[in-house]
Amino acid sequence: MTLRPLPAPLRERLELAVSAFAEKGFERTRMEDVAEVTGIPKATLYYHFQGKEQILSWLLASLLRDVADAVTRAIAGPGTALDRLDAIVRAQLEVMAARPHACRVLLADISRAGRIPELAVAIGDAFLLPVARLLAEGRTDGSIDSSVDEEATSALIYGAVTVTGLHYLVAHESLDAGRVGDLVAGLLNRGLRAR
Amino acid sequence: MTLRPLPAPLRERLELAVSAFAEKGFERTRMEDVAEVTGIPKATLYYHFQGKEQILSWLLASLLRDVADAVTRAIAGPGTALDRLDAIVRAQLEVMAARPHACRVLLADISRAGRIPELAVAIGDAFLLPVARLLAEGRTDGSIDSSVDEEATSALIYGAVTVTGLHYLVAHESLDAGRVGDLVAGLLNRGLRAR
DNA sequence: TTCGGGCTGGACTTGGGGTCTAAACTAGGG
DNA sequence: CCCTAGTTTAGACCCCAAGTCCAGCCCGAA
Repeated sequence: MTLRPLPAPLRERLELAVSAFAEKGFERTRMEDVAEVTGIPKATLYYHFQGKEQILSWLLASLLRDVADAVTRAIAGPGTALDRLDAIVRAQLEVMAARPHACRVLLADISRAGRIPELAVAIGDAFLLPVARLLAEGRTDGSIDSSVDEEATSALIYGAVTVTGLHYLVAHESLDAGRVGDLVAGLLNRGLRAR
Repeated sequence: MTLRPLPAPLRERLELAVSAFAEKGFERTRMEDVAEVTGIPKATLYYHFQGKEQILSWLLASLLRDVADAVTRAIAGPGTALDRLDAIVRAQLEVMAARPHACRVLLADISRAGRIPELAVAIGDAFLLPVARLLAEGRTDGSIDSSVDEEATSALIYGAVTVTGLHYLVAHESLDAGRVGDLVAGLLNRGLRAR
């Protein structure tokens, strides 16, 4: 990502760039804007990063680390695979509620994510793979219907959670992770559990 | 959208720009590339459109018209609301399978869609609103669980269908609308039907 | 044949991403 | 205290691609 490790003070101030991207959109945000809002001069930014896109992907990677952590914790919890899937959904929504700007930017820029291999991989590692594994586990422990297809279903869950959360972030500028979590997790639970 | 109505021959050739956008991404595609691949000279493009973004939104609007039509047809079909929801899901996946490039571009550029009001509205009209209405209908006719929230659920369905379809388009470069439709529609059906 | 509108080539402007340089400013090691 | 290596920064600069302009072309209608 970055060649040199990024000094802590810079790391924090860079986070301010997220809201700029979220507000005006990535391409409408000039490097000078980033410099201004973070207080980090342009030349310094270019000293640490290869370009604007890399700054974006650094920021998004940090969000994905949060998601991955939350998902990992949820998976490590108690209960059947289906229970833990429930927990994953809620965990992801909580991260979204906690970092709305970053989420909007991430979702808004899947395109770039698709073209930046590291990010595609990060999404996979943070969500799709763990969920796919959990689905397989659920078929074994009997909590999840044996006919589910891991690949399609993990993508489906990701889409359902993500787009629903995003919808509230965009349309209402607020996301009640508890309430939306009940709705989404409930529907998925009924759709997935063993019959 | 366009000030002047766009002549038919141009309309067809413009469609070729979609694959360019899908391959290289929107911002990496120069106007000259668009001119080259469509055979429409740059000056002519600017004669008809206000800019690159407007060309994109024109193309996406045409896709959304297809989606809206397919959804409308599915809704007009026979059966309970739940049955027709099933049909909507399959219809959307068929459109995605039929126009993979356009879909990838559309999904890739939700950000822009979010910032181009007409597109946000078009997505809402093409999918979210009809589905929300159908959900309400389903609660009335007793085929859909009475506790579903229309707003959250229509977003959820949109996300589930769309992201699953996109996943196959991106990861496998092909989408078997029938098979994926069975999976997605099945899960949603079990998740939504009255208990 | 002339008029008017769609169309086009090609030169031009401009904005912003990215580069370069050279001068500070550190921090550690001797 | 100085030397060196790594940071940080201002400011000038380059360059590409979006978008503008305009003169002229083509063609159908009057």
